[in-house]
Amino acid sequence: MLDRKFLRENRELVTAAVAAKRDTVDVGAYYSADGERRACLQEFEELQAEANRANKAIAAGRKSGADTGADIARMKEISVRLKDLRQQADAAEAAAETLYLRLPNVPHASVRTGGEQDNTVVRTWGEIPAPAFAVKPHWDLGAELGIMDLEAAARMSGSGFTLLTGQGARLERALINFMLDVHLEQGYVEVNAPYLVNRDAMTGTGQLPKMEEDMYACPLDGLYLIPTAEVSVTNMHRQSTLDWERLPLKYVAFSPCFRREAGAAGKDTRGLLRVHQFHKVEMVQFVRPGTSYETLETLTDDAEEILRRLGLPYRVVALASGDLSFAAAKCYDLEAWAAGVGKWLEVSSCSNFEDFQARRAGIRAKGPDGAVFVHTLNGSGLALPRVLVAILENYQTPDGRVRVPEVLRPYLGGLEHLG
RNA sequence: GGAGAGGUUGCCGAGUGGCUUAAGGCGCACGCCUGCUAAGCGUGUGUGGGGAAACUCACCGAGGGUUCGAAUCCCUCCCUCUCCGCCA
Repeated sequence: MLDRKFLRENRELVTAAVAAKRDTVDVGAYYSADGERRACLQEFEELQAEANRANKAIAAGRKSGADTGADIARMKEISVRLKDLRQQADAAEAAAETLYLRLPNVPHASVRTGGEQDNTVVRTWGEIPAPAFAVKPHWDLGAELGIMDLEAAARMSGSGFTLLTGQGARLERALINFMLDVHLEQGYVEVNAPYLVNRDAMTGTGQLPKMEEDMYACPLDGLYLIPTAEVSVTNMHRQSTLDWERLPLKYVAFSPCFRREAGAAGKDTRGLLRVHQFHKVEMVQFVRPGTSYETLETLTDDAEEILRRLGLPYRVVALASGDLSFAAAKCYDLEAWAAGVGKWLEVSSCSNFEDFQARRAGIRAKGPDGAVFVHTLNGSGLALPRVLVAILENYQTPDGRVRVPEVLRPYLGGLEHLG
């Protein structure tokens, strides 16, 4: 979330930012709720101060043995009014808070204002393959090779779930290990964090309250399944003060990700393109404010490194304001080319949240100018299903097999071909 | 799941209804002193909210309650530790 004082002093900017993000939250309602909140608070606090003074008078009177009857009667009267004012103030606070949590982050100045069509390709790497044979989409190829059984997955869980078998399952595991190893080389610390988290954690990173419908939940326990390891890794340090000298902290985590994809029905639904449960390797960094935009570039490059080593052609897309997520100030998507479906597939999102998440989650560091909120960033490195798609489709051979990228062979016992 | 013990402002830790604006210690910062990184002395040192400011309010795991008044009494819940049970 944004600083309350910043909000108060930058009403126009915030209103414009919400519009640029295509967010539907009622900004005006927030401002009037906040005004109401402050008015109520002031009234309540004045009376509270009076009660505190009266209380001291009673204490002093008792000590000296004076008659406190009149003071107590007065306290009684104040106490009744106080209860009333507190209720009012609590209600006003809650109303303002609800809207406060729904206000999105403000896009960085370098972000283009506009919708998805205004996203811009920043750079492209590799050659788009032009095979001389008809490349099969991964859903056909996967079934033929016996490494994928989507029908079986649908029978037990419904559409949008995957089942990898044999070399398919092994290939994914190889990719996970490969990705983790590369990020370890890059200086990240590997962590294994919970896949179920509470409401506070989800609110801390900004998934809640806005994305409630997109999340799987266990209502009996008040827990949610993480849509990305970003949630658990960022919340590692919630409500704590980090050591300034040890920043930046760089973490990498492998985790399953659970997404209801409400409202996305009918879009990219075939095969592995959009699924309710998938695996992902995620990088998260906690950095000093002022360094986060340099870090966004290096973090993005750390993710690109995976694609380069795998030999997958990709492009880097700078998202326009309307395509940015709720909490992000700036974001690059990495898109890998998939020859079978003939599309660029989003395999990573690298975002800078500035202090938006840190303020929500209470993550500080004591710098030279006192305690400040750190900046948080994260990026996929990478999401598995679509990388699997790109490999199956780009590395296809005319005889219907798949060549294994060199860097993965050590992870597969030297295997050179699938099938 | 059962029994017990706990959760206090960075850490340790005092504190069973008003004299707590939470003692004291440690750590940390600044200064003093000392002829040289020790000892000693002094001062300061949490977070959040409101206010232009002076200043003020809240926060003792969370939420309710009792009371004129709650860190302190009562209830519910959460977490940690020990033991037992169950279990991948």
